[in-house]
Amino acid sequence: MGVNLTQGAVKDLVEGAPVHEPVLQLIDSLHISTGSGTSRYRLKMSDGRYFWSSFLLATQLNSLPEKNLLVPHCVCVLKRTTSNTLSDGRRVIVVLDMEILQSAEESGGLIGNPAAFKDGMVSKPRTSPMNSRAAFSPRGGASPSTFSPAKASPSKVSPKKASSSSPGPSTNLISIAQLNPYLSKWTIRARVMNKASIRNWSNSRGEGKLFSFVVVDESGEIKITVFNNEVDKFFPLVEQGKVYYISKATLKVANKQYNTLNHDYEMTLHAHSSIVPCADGQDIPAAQCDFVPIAELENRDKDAIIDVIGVCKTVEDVSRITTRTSREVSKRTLHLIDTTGKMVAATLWGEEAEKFDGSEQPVVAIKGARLSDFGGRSLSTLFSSTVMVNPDIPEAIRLRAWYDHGGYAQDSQSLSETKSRGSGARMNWKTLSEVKNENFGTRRKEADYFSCVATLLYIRKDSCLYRACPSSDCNKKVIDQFNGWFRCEKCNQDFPNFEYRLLLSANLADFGDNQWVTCFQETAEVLLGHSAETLGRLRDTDEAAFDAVFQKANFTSYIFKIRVKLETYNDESRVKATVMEVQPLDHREYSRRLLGNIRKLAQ
DNA sequence: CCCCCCCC
Repeated sequence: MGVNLTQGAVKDLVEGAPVHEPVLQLIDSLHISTGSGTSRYRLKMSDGRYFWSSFLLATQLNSLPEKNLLVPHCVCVLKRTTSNTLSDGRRVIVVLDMEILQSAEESGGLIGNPAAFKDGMVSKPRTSPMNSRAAFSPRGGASPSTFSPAKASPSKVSPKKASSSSPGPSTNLISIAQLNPYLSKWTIRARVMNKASIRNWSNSRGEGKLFSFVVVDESGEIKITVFNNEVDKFFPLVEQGKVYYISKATLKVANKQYNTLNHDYEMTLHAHSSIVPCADGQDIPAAQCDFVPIAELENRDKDAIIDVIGVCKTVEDVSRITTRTSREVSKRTLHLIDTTGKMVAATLWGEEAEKFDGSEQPVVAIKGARLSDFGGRSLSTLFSSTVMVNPDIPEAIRLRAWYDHGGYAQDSQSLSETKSRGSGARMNWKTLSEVKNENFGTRRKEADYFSCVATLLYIRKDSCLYRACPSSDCNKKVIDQFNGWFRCEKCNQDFPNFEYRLLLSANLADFGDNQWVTCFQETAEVLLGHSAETLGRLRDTDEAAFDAVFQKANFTSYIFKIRVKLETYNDESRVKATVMEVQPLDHREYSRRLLGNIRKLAQ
């Protein structure tokens, strides 16, 4: 097949070193589910290990017959991989490129016969993968897909653990990843995360009450729901963060529309289910997080469920809002920063919002936050999110140290455009026609300011440069004495020299209107791309080149901050627009703002 | 058997 493949290197992948050469892997099954905007897929490898991804490479998806299906027994090539370290020291494999070679039908005798790999397909076996830790970027760069191995290591539960506490051992102690509806007797030993409060429901099928929680072990996590009578029995027993033996519950296929956990099934407790506290559960991990650097959120898809950690630099007051279904709920927005120099807004809800104390800039980790594109990029917690304040994990300790040793002084740029903060904050965005229709500059004594995205159409060349007084901050036009001296009336002084200064009259346009504006020195130099000094000399020496500068400046778009003021000269009043600031146009940011405007109009 | 995930 023309490519050198490495076989048997998945162990190396999982143990940690990046692999830069293709690895041939037998995929036992490929499960793709696409729901609520995000796609996830799970690769079960021939050695029983799982890889997870919440991304799909479009080309691979297109090569498959349909979505939402199990594709059993594929052969794939993991082409380029790198790895990353999680908070607990585990390695995460990041697959940068992958190719599905054969589906089940095509693979014939290959499946289930790993020897076939060795003999036929592997042209150049190698056992040790790559070395160079230095060569890989921990940030993962532009990795199109991130696989988190769920480390499905089938029941690494030691016999000692199994017999250490009361009940479970009589039945088969298995890991969460192994749970499926076809097992008859099993017990898991797992930690309770994310215990929800009791809710009531009422619909056409009846009414009742329920609560749910998530349990985790080293292999993965699964959701457990408890209804009606069982609520009374189990709600007081199940405590957040504690470890239990759980057995005799019903497993059913997880509804991926509502369940973002990496498990195919979810659990329901019934009258005979057993939950027994486990006294020595220290070895059972808390939920695993795969933190996304804040700057990286910019590149993630809307609605992605992500884990994030940052220092809560500022916190907004809690407020009450009314939902579409006229329910009242509290909300509070935090602004998180990390070492990437970016900030993101994260909104907490309900009691969590009310109780949150951000007064001492705590480190906040959120597992399972949803990324929204509101105001650019922002985060919101879901019922399934876990918010941890100053968690006892290495990332939090690192962030604390970073923040306390100077990070606090860093000017973090927010991915979330909010009304109340930052430079993006007091942007008074207008279109040029709005400025006219709203009579900017004439409404009150003071000047009006607005920002717009506009294109430079034309700059008047005549009288764009003048000879100015060389004394600092004067800028007054000097009078040529024609004796080698230049007189400044304002300073009442003659100078042997002068400084060129720019005073442009330019025409700006957006899609609906145009506007003549004045640009002084600094903004004019930005638009023309040359200093006044250079342009002054050019005008006197090379008129063609001088003209070319003006030609080149045309038809470029910028963000202009403009002051509009009514000015009176000789009894004649007219509105004058002056450019105060010129900024390059960030098309991505601009598009987001336009999308935001469309959304607002749709509401 | 639920399935709410909110607001600007």
